[in-house]
Amino acid sequence: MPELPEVETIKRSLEREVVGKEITGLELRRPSLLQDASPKELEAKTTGAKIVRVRRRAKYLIFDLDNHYSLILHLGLEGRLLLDEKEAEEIGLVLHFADGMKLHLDDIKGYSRLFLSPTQGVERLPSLAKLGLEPFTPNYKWESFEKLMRTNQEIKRLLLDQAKIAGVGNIYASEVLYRCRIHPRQLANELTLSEARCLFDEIQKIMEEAIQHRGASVSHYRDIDGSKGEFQNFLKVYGRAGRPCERCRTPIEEIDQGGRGTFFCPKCQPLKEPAKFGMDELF
DNA sequence: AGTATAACCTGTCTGC
DNA sequence: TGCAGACAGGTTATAC
Repeated sequence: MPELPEVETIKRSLEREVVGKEITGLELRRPSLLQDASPKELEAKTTGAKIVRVRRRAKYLIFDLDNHYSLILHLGLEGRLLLDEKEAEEIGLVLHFADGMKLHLDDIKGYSRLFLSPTQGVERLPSLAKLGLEPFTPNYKWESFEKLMRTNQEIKRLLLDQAKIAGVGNIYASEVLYRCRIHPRQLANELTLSEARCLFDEIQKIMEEAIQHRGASVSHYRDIDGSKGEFQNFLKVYGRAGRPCERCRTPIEEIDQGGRGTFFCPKCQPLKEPAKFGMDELF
């Protein structure tokens, strides 16, 4: 469920609420949540440890502990972290802190995943190691981005590929393409330089705006205090099939791309035929 | 190698 | 009203 801005919002709240706290107990209610480690090892490495830092890498949260181990959490499609009992269904995981506070991972669907790793080797976890260009990091460079566009892949699918661009999910992919007036089925190597440049800039811009509004609560997403974000109120196409485009009043359309819904304005975002097709017709 | 589908789950909404 | 089927903000193994 959460994309980069939502995870960043949660990360900032966790920095305020749990950094410095000692973990006194842990309930792993859905053991399948845990990857590459045994529940016993998880308990041994977390109980009695203090959280010294919370970080984010793309859509992953990283809790660094004072025993040189880290917990790495991905919230999947609908996972939420909630402090104390507020709305929490206590499915997944509960962390108990020395001051009596509890942090619940509430994830009915069960797509969340938890990893345990030495802090030193976190970035070598396969899931993290393969992540691509990430907004707000030094590797988010135009020269690298431009190279990513040299492929025959549909641009919307490419934006969702975490190995290429990390942190963009299904909401922001549609929104960014709308901002840049690019059809989601346009092939990446058919984009003009200025279209690609627009994507590069707008990806980071929209995420900045979304973070300022504490994420988009389209359905399930909540901050750790249970509060909704506000950015859903600023979405132009996602979830708006049939409603008029704010720019031209044409009804927003929804199409399927690789099993994911894509929303776009058919008039503002026309599919452009590659130049070579036009040439062929001349002969 | 690089890209497209299927699968993982459960709750909720839609259409017949 | 009831129920079958589709769909959900993600990632991954598997199949071309």
